[in-house]
Amino acid sequence: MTMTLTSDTDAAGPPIPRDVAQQIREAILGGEFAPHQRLIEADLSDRFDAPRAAVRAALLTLSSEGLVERLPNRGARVRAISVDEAVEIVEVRVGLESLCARKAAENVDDEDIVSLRALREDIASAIGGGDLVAYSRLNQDLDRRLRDLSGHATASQLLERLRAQSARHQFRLAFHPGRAAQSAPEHIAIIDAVIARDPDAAEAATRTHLAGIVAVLRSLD
Amino acid sequence: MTMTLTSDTDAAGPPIPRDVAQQIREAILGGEFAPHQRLIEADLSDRFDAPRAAVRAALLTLSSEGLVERLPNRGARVRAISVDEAVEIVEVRVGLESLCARKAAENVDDEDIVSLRALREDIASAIGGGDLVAYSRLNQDLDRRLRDLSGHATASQLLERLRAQSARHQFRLAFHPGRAAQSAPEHIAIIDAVIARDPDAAEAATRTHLAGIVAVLRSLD
DNA sequence: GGTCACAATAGTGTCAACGATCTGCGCGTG
DNA sequence: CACGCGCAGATCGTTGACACTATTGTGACC
Repeated sequence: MTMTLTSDTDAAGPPIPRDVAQQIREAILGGEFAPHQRLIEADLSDRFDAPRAAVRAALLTLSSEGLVERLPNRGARVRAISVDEAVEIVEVRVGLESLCARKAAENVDDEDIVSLRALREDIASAIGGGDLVAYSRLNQDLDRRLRDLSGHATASQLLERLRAQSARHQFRLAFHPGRAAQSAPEHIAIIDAVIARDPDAAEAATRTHLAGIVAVLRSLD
Repeated sequence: MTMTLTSDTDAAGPPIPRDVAQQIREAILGGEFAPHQRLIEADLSDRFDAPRAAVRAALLTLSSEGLVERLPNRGARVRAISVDEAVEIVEVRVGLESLCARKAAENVDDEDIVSLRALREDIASAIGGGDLVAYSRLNQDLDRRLRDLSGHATASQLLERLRAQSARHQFRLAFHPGRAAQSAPEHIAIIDAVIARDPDAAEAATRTHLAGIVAVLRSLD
């Protein structure tokens, strides 16, 4: 794991010493650190070429974000999100995302609508082509787009945090047989409602969509 | 921790060195630290008789909780929540608390109902007696009670965090003229819905209540 | 052969001192 | 008299060493 580009002593170094927390976050989300894997300060310090105190601070931050858990005197490890928790997270997302969708529908300007139409096409063609990876990525784009359009900083921030926590489950869900075929029209419906500047429809479509996710998650385990 | 019985000669030290973060949190919520007040590590370290590293860790935690903000190289200060932000927070609470109220109505057992009835009486008498401070505290009790009853850890945690952030505004709201007279019946309605084990009514009552809060907040500034 | 005390190891938690960075203020200059 | 410059104080951020706790392995003893 300590692959390292081998001692960045030679010139390389971290060009922009990105925040350690962000690097660890990416490693967790990217699957490099598995659930329950221990995160040893010295190792991380070595790997990211950051002082141990910085690693420590990062772990503290990630801990209160819910991405890692800290066992007293025994260090930190990647937090594993159970299916029950994943369901809870989606239940919370219902409230937050429907709020964002509503606000987004109230806020869109003509320019936004153009780009939403493009996104709609991309989704349709990803589904048509059976490209689940692309579709999964587009879903993420859509979610973020709605968050941005909503202009709701508080909800956005919480959603971003929740998304990180349940990233693993979302990924898994994306490849559930028949899942894409069901969720794609729901996503389209959300986009259409926002394009139509219909807050009620946008909220309703979002609720429907997430209810579907809850159902599938429950059936999974 | 290192403190053994002996070295604590001057008896004054914290008998139980409660988590520094918790102490700072209480100080902020208790109004001892005002918004925008600088929180200097050395001072806190001195005040709470904790090593600076512990204070530092606490500030980091509180920062990602949104209670304090950290300015790079310039330390931390108590974060001020604008009215706009307070509105956003309540908007988010709509989704979360209505979810909790719904779940609470689904979960209550007979014992819970007894204590809810008692709470209902307390609220009624606080209002009858014009005791706004008691009423404000009871509101908080009710909110927490519903969170607990919901059994929804994710929503509860987020709500707790949001409550801390907007504590100052909530407090201010409690003394808004005529506010209690309006909100008390709304609270009673929520309790009644939960007692009646009617999830839909509980959710609706919660939405109504919070919508009222949003309206007042908007009118405030 | 199984179990307990005990020592070795791994890793976190704590600390004091040092270096870096920002702020405010006095001083010189145009 | 206004404005920029630089020094001094305050405070954060970092470092390396050390103390403390949990875990694992080992050997004696039952």
